[in-house]
Amino acid sequence: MKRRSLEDSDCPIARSLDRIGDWWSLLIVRDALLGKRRFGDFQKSLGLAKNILTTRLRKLVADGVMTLAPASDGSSYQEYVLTEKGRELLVTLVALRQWGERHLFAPGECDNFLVDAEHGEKLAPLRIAAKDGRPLRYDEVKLTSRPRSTGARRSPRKTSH
Amino acid sequence: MKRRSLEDSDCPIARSLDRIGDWWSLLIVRDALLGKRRFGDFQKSLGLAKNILTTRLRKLVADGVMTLAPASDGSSYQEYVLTEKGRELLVTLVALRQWGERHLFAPGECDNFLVDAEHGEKLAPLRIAAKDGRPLRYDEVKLTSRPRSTGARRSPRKTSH
DNA sequence: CCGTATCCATTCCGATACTG
DNA sequence: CAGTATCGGAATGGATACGG
Repeated sequence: MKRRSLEDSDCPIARSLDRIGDWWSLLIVRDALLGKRRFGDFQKSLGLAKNILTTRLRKLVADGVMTLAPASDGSSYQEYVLTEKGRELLVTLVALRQWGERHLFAPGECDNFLVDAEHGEKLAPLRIAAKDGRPLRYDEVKLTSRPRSTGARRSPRKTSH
Repeated sequence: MKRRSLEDSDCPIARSLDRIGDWWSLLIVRDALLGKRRFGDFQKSLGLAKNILTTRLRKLVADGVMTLAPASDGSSYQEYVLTEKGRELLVTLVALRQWGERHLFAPGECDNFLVDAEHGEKLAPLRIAAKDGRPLRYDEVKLTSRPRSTGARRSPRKTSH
């Protein structure tokens, strides 16, 4: 059985992971958010084999996370730039980064930070909040599933988590 | 060359991905946050082979994301429960989920949501904010790296992204 | 019910060589 | 510089059988 029964999972988390849950893709997006655009930039930065980078970039483009654009300098090559969809992964990356800073580094060990460009201060920690803005703890969050919209069109499904 | 030169990467994102960047781990954490604790629960829910689940759970425990606890019911088995470190992955999961809901589902297709347990309303979208709370767009965020703390102890490094 | 051990197929990845 | 082509080794994943 193939592992990718998940690309159409009902769970948005699973679907997201199907797109960018692999090891390299998020790092490519990270670099792209920091301004990298060229094949060679990604390759040097990540140190991965070129053929793999090729397949990853292709998948990101196919999934609408990046687009090919004409080179910004004179050169005749193309550049890989994030789409709006891709740029919105920044939230996920910030979440990963903040978790890592908090739990995967010794105090004072981490020497690089995401900052507010204007004031140069570290970002505020991401907060999970209710609609009205009230912060929520993990145990104040629940999963609900709305019954499948219109009559019995599809075969029954389990809830998706 | 092995791919895991990243477990000690200077970049918190890379380190985080080294711990939970694999495909199954985050889904296990997801289920755990929703209350699942037993080996069999995870296995049924995720539909993965038992040996793989074993290795994943072991790694999560080794990394301090989960702990083994005595069974809450009478049984003699152990249960896997999240540590505080593990629970804090909720933010990352919410980020992935919101991205997926926004970009990977047709309008109205997604039928399950994370809600505020008290009022049953969808969570507010996560916002990236400066220290003072001001919301930031992706291009108002910058990476800085502080020079390595004390004198030239280590060999020079590139900035880590 | 909770795993461990084994086997096999597939995939992934890195290295290298090659093209425009 | 920006890829493509190919190769071999390693890791991954699923199925199954087995043991506590």
